[in-house]
Amino acid sequence: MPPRPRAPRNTLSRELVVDTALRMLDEGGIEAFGVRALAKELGVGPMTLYTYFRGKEELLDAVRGQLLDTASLTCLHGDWQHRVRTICQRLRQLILDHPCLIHLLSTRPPSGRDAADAAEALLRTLTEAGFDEETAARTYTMLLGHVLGVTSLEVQLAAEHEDPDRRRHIRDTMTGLDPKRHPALVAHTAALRRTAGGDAQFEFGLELIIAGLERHTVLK
Amino acid sequence: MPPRPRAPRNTLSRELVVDTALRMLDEGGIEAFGVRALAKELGVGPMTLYTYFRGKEELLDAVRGQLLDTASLTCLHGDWQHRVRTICQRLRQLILDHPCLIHLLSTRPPSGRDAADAAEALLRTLTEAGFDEETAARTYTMLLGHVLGVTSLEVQLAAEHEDPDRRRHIRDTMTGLDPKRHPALVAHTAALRRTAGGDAQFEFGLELIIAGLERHTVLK
DNA sequence: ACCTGAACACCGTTCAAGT
DNA sequence: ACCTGAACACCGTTCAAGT
Repeated sequence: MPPRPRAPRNTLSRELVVDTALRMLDEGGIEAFGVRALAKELGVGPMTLYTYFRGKEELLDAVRGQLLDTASLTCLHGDWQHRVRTICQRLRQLILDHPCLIHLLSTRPPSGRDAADAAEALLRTLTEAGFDEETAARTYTMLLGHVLGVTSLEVQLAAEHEDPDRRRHIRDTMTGLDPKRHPALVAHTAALRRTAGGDAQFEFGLELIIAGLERHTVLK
Repeated sequence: MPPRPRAPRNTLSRELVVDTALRMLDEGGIEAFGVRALAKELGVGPMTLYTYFRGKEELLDAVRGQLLDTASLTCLHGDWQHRVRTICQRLRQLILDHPCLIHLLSTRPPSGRDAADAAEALLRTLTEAGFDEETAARTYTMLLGHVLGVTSLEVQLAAEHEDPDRRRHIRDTMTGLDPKRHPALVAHTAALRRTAGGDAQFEFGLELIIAGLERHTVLK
């Protein structure tokens, strides 16, 4: 990254800082990101950023908020199964597009405000489908945790797949397993590698949950 | 923490270093943990630790491995529903006992080796219950992601609950929601706060998944 | 092998100051 | 208000050296 030419005076703004931070996070990941590096990218001293943000934490919060606000995480047409499916898929896609979100969300959980549109759509959908208040709330929390967890796993596995050192390491540990102690695990090594990650794995889990929810509605 | 009296020569070991690191992580969390602080706690110069570990990352990996190896994440009695339930609950409990695990697991996903006993028990259980290889593998991955995600959310919410500043902040943002734009979310605020976290929330999700799996078996 | 202090190349942030 | 350089109190780690 060439250190940008110094920005002319008064061209900096909260928005520009956040956008640049997001771009750096998308390109280099959370490890490569720092206040100093961001300042250099903007052609500015590190302290300049403190005019717009109280500190690094507040800056990252702003990035997170921007990602969640900009995204369209709603779906209010079709039956409730379709809505739930679509909203969850959109949240997953947002994370796949911006893997830094995992870190930003796991440092501090999404408060109501952050993903308000998704929460609204899900809660309204579930209520209209006939779930009582408490079940709707529980289902919302469960779905959120599920999508974050499964997608997080997916992103990490993809990242490991990139690093040749790690790939070899995983290979070695898997082949080093004792077939006497872990016969089922050894037998499933290929299946695990074959199925891990991807749309199919995500949708498998999602459909399983929807199937469970359907049984809930039938029991009413 | 009083800086321990210098350890007598040759009393240090990989094991002691890992145990002390784990204790510090349990007490102060991942943010308070550092190579220098750990060394001080052991009454030793920071560089001493590099005799036992290549670096911080390898050290944290060892802590993670110890936690997962020591824990009993198996259950091979009762019907498959009971086994799945028990294994998932044990993994959750391990994370609740050692919240640092979330960070240790989200930096790098559990490879086969790490939670081999849990994987073995789950895969064997699912296979014996009649699921084919691919479905068993997918279910394993899905359950792992689910437990990690939901429990991670739970731990974070609990942590936020501790911090009075954050509590007030959440309160403010929730009450600041526009009832026109987010009527369902506003209506569910109380239910969300009432149900969030705890055994009940976790088991709600788990039973939902098990119900979905049962439908899978019925369809066969 | 085990352990050391000094030093290096970084962090995020405080401070006093300049426009 | 916007922006600055110098400095502070930290990091994890390399290095050359000591037992």
